[in-house]
Amino acid sequence: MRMAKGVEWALHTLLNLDMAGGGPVGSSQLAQAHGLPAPYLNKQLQQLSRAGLLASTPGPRGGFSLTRPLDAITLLDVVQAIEGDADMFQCTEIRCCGRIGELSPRPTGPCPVKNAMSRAEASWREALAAQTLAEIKAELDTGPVVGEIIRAALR
Amino acid sequence: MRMAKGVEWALHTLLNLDMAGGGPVGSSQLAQAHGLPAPYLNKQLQQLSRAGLLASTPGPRGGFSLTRPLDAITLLDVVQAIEGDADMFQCTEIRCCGRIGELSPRPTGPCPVKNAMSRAEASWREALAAQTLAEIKAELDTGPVVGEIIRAALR
DNA sequence: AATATCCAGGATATGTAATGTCCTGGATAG
DNA sequence: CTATCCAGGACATTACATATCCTGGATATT
Repeated sequence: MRMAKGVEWALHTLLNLDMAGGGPVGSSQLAQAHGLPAPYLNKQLQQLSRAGLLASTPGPRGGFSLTRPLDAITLLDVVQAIEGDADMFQCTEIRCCGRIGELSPRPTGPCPVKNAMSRAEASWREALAAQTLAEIKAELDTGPVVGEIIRAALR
Repeated sequence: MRMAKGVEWALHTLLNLDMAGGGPVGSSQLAQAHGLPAPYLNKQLQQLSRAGLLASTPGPRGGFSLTRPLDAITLLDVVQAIEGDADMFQCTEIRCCGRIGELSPRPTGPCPVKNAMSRAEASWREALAAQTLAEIKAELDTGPVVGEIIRAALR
């Protein structure tokens, strides 16, 4: 149950794009910034684009840019864009299989085991939705010197 | 980011063991109860055993039995026994790689991105720890008829 | 004591999803 | 017209969950 690395890549990339100042930045520059494989990062950026978090500009001087400020992007937005919105606990209804499934009457309501796991996942998603990228940015060092370094690294 | 099926298997199996009445039940019987592959379920049961949730009895008439009542087993206990206790978001410190890593001074504190994801995971684990198997059992139909069926299926 | 039954655990496939690469096509600035 | 960039499909690689098998140890029964 490991989360895709793409989530980490996307979060740092979105933060970098905010530092970049608004103009489009190419996927190669964004990949070089953290030593990531450019073609694969590009696929993650496409997913962020489809999710509406990024806008893509084709052609020379093109690239990706944020569509809204960091305080309007939650961790849940990014996780769902990269990982999708499928539950991590997937009920396969084993209660209906095997001897118990054959001997018991078909259950009526939803599976209580599934319900319990879903409640816990809901807490996780709420916590993800409660944190914005702006709050994360505030926690990391964003002095003027660092800002200039990041802009230089994205050149 | 899909959870292992073993978690679902373990949860239903623990509930079945409670219905069985205390005596050891063989892994073959537990597997047949839900049509699961016996050798692989056995491995999951070994993990539950190592985690202290189950006791195993070798020899004829042996098998697995609960070590404590369902109200002393939380969802977190089961998830950690099967999945381990590694975080789902694994920080690979990409902030230290690539151009940004080379141009920036080495960061001092822990990664804020990692911190934010960890906070959300903590909410999930708290929610898992707040639900016991006894509460799940209360949600499913455990009339005397169903109880007898399950005991018969485990024979 | 001998035997049958059960778990423990290592070694080894198999399948599936994440990861990574490549290529073609379309859009756009210069 | 050309160079640069994204879009997206196809494919290779890797990692991990899933599944199977086999040997050994423990124990109840005969």
